[in-house]
Amino acid sequence: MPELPEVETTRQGIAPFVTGKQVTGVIVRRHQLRWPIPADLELRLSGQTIESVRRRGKYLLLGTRAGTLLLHLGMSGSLRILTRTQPPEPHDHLDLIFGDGSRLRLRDPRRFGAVVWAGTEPESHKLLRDLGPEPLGGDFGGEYLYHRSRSRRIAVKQFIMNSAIVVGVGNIYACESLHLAAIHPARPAGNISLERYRKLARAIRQTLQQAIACGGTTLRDFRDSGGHPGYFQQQLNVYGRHGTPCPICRTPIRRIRQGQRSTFYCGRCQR
DNA sequence: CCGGACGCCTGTCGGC
DNA sequence: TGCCGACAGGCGTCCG
Repeated sequence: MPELPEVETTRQGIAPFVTGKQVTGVIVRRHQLRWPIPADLELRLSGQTIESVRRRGKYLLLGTRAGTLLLHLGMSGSLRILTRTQPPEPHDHLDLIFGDGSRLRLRDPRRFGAVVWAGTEPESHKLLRDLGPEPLGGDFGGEYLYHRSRSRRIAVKQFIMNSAIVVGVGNIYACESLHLAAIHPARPAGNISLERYRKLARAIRQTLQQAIACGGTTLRDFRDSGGHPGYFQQQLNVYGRHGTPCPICRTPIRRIRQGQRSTFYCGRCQR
């Protein structure tokens, strides 16, 4: 589930139910996610009020006076708000219990997600410190990508998926953005002109924004017990469409491997 | 510094 | 029907 749009949708979805709530209890059913959930989590959070729900890249930040809790959803994580008792299912690893009896519940079958205590200056935490700019923020753009890519021989797709360059561009949106910008995914990042990086930056912003705008459906999902696949499937032009005609030129979409990930692209449109 | 590979996990799907 | 391998939306870490 979690690409940037889905994390942002999750943030927007839980914020009204979590902001201003006092944490009165923590239940950890499975300590070992990507890293162990801190053993003293309940000690740190109990009695604290959630003052803010922010996002940095694909990390969610629950801010309290005592410090900030980082949540990462990995490949398969999701959060839901419970307003009445619901028995936990096998992959429901963590509940934060609030003073009004509601709960925030983390589910993550593959356990690539993470729950980390970041202290009172989360931006200087190791996991956040070296992250690149937000793609929807003012520090990101064609000039920035051009500047950072000089003398880099790495493929442009892997370049834009590097969170030290720009956060939040996962496999799906990397493929989609490169198609929209008509850039071949294997092209060395350092060989791309400023003009084309301007186009790519616009494409990245556009695909992410459009997906966030569609996120309303997911917002309903994670509060129901449902949890079905996703809103974005309909509007993908290349991702997962190996063998089907390119929507621009009708040439069959190709699939290659880049750094152990699948890449989908049009060999005619993207050069 | 850079780039490539690895490993952490479970669930699903297609082919035989 | 059942089994098996391939593959899946991420990313920190290690190694050359």
